[in-house]
Amino acid sequence: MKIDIEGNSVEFENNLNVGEILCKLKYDNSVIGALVDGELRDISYQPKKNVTLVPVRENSKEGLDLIRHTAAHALAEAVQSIYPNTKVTIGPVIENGFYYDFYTEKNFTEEDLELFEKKMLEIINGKKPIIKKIINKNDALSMFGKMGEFFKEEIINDLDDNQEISIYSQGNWFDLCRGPHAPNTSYIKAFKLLNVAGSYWRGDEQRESLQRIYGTAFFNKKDLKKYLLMLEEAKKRDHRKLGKELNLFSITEEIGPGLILWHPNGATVRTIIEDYWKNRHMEAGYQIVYTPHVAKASLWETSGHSEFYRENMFTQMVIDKNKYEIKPMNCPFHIMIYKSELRSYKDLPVKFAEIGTVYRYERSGVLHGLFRARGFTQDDAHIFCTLDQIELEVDQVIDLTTRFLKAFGFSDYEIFVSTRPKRYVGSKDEWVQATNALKSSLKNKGLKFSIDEGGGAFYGPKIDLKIKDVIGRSWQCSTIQVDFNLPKRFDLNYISRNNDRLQPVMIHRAIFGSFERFFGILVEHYAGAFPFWLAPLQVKILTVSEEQLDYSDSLKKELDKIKLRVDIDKRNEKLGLKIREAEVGKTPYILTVGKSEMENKTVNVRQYGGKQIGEIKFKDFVSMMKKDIRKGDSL
RNA sequence: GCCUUGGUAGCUCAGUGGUAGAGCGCAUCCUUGGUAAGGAUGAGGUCGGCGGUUCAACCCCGCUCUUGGGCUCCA
Repeated sequence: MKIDIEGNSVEFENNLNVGEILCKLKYDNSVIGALVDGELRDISYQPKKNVTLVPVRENSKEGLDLIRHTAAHALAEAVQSIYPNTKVTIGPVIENGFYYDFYTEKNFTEEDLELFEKKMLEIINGKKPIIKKIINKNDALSMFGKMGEFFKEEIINDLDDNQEISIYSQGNWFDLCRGPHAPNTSYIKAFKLLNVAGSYWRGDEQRESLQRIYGTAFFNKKDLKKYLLMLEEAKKRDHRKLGKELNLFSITEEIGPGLILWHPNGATVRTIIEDYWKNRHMEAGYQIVYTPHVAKASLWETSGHSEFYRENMFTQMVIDKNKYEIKPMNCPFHIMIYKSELRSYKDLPVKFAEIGTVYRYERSGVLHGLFRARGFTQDDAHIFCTLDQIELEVDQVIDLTTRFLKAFGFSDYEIFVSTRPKRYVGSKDEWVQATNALKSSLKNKGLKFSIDEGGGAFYGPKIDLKIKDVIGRSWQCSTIQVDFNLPKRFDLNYISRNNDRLQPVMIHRAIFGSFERFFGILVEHYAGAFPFWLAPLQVKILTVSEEQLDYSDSLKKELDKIKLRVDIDKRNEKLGLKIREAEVGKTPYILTVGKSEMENKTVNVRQYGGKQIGEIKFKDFVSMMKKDIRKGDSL
């Protein structure tokens, strides 16, 4: 048997397992598994034919998967040893760790997690070898049947008859498991159980409800610590917490869940974003429109929302015997504006843009601050164009999108192109042309993208953009969707060069997705310390004593003239306190004025974060500010 | 929606079967201070809402509203 390994091709006798092969090649035991023809395998895996073997060492992505899977088993053993009536279900590896779902009467608490951790530590320190055993279906069924592990029985029953069934044991404890695992428990050098949550067997709310324990594991304490710090950092940046602290927005019981009050500070930021948005869109040839928040039910029947989007729509209302719906989307309105006059091919593309507030019924459990609300405002636009114009239009949308993202501090993103699903409208040719247009726009710009095969909506292919924030989390915001469906439903047309009536294509697109969500992301991205052009309050003037009240007023007056957002802290408080509060409020520039500044016509400048610029002439500060304002404009 | 967790002053949170506390904030006063919290006094709560158990409920029970964590990344 021939094994290709790290550039060498070596002949071996048959019936050797990966570990034995590696041993003969003098690999040490930092190798804990292997990619065999690209598939992650145990060290005990026995290749049946010539294969390519890539050793998986500690501290690799695959290595982490191995120990996390093993950690999940350690957790399951710990839980069953402490609460023997608990039934196990599944315990997979996930992006940043693992979880295990249990079926039990007991409600796991924080204290339980500590108990489990202690027990896990014993198991791990026991350095128990992990042994894989292949068994036949009948044995598997009777084995797990006897143990009363009925979820495992169900899994086994669902397996194909010819599928290999394996169990993995660590000491006396074992689990039905596909593997792969680390060679023994001691490779888990650092782990932590994070939280308990509810879940359902197979994600089905009709089935048994389970308790899920989330955890994570690493090869060393340092990595674990780093990860836990990241979680803490994320907690510190939580927009709901900062929203309260910085007085940006609120959600109150009196008004209702998922409905947002934008307080003056938040609204200031939003206004700046909206102004920026409108200006850039008008420059890019969009026409700004406004549309109502409700419309007759018949409009939504034509659009298909009543049928396909019903479960996300609020309850219908009846006005003067006519049925009305609150809008979950803006598209039908933009379509009606398109239809308000006869369009010529010379008019295309027509681009309508709206900062349009929509209302969607979201299940109560999924609401989450600004990220998932029931009333939110889309930065919506619809481009009506011909099939041939798609590429150029998408090109421009991408330019606009990347410019926006850069302006708001996001330069890292992933792009996905979703193609034709099984169920679709339009012709195959149209799909091919539109999909190719999307791809070639991206290619021409040298932007990398992945294909989500069959992931498109039934009405057309799309491009989705996921941005990465400063602590490495991804957020889906921008989307560009081609639509063959609505033009058909609304019988849209334009007069062609040959005087025919032809149907335009629609492109739905949003850059932020929603202002609420994007604002929430911004808050977390900047940890509440907005860049100068977005900061609700840009400059705070602090008086040292009462003597500077008039001087501070005169400064504010000058700064108002150049449209800065300025406040004076005139309170009868010590300077230290004023500084502290200005810093806590994350104000970009803090101007301290005392006796000396007043006499010299200067200000003492401190930037957010404690950076001292020192005492400078006030007129120099003004010209410095003028430059900073222009910076915002040029984004 | 379902599982689970919390709901006490504007905010952050203690607390007990015998009708409530701290810090911050707020008001008033003293202090006129120089780069991350000066001091004093005071106001402020039907302990989420409704119902029940009890001599007595913020506390126990039921319902309801609401917050947070989650609800296939598959043995």
